[in-house]
Amino acid sequence: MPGPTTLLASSALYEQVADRLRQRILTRALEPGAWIDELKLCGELGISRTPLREALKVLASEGLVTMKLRRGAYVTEMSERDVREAYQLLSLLESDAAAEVATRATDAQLGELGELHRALAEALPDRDAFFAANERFHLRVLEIDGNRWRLQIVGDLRRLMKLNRHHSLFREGRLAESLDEHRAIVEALLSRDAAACRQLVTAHFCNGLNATQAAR
Amino acid sequence: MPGPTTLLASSALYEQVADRLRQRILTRALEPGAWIDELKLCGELGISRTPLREALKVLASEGLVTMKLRRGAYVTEMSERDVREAYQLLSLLESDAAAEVATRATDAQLGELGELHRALAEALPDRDAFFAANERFHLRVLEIDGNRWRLQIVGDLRRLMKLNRHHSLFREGRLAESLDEHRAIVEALLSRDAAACRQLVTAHFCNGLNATQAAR
DNA sequence: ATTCATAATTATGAATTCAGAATCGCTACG
DNA sequence: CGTAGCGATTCTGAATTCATAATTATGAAT
Repeated sequence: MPGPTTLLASSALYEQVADRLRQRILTRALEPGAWIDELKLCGELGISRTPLREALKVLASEGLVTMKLRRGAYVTEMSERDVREAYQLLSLLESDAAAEVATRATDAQLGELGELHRALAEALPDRDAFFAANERFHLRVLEIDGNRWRLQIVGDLRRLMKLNRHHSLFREGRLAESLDEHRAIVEALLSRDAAACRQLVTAHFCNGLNATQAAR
Repeated sequence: MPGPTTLLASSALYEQVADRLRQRILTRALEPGAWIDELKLCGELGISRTPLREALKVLASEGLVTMKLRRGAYVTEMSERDVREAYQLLSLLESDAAAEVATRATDAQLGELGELHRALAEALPDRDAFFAANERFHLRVLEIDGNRWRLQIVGDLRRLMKLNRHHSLFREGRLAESLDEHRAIVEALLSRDAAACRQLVTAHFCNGLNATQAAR
């Protein structure tokens, strides 16, 4: 069947395939530890093995899948230690970004972060909405910082964290706590207190890690 | 010619190709900005396009090459800003690692770092030897810290830095300064003063960046 | 002479084919 | 009954082939 839906592809096929694979992995349609059946996936995606295998190489360097010579690829399993180490780096990178933003953001940008915080508060009873708003806030801080490498690394690490089943299992009341911590962070940002920002974000992450660990 | 040197490959061909491409890029056999001629490279490496293209995908996610749809791949050019941002992250990640090591390394491990510092001092008149010893020292700190994600990220960032022509162009006397800073860092490590470690390594990197910028 | 249109060439993207390793299942033997 | 050896099958790794977009070269018209 050598004639797919060719109509002017805007991105490379292997990129599209990589995106769809990431989705399947993060939604656990493909579970950690599961071997990837190339032929089956090719059939489901309607492509040949070449772009699929290229996409797998990309996901492998992101850490989402692991390749074994002559055995193929499987979805990466994050050990307890892997999660802790990734979390430590996220804490470090994001607290530093917040400190940078406190120092260098424009007033308009700080105002925008205040808006995002407000949205976070309004999302509160809804768990999923809260997580989404939370992610938008953290992402926006990184975007304002503007360090492209940090943005990419944090993106990769956050994605990796989602391989962990318990990444969003917070104990009761953690969401309200988290919102409180965010409020303190926003205040420190608005008063341009970089040191306080760094400290508060670090603490925020530390609490987050403890909360997920407590949920096991 | 369907019979290469098959004798029991220990790693995937695309990995070997990626290694050789990294070499060529870092030695500037392939210069930043240069387009990669797939057929030509395949000829030189004695392989087909498939493993080469897989290797290019890996290098692209490391940032060493950039892929343009329907145009192919070229060696990434690091802007002034890219270099500065990568350097900031290296500073952050390595200073934090040093602080961790000061807190948690065994006495034997700290002793080992003392040894590596001694080797650094002995390398001193020789520029290349000094850089090599310097890299061994920094790498060992990361290995002792033991955070696999940090090790990988710092490795990627350091490689990226080497795309910059001026990454090792220090002004006269910078090497001796650098050695001095290292001595202070080792002292802080041995006295297990994490805060001092963080501060000294940060300053060490800051001086390094200024030195390279001054060399332009 | 310069520039625009069009044909020829080249190179990339993706599918297909081929070679060989790993796995599965059967049988035979302890 | 379990296990070791051997053959068939399946799957991965890599080369090759095919389709098509991009580039270059050619030539005509202003």
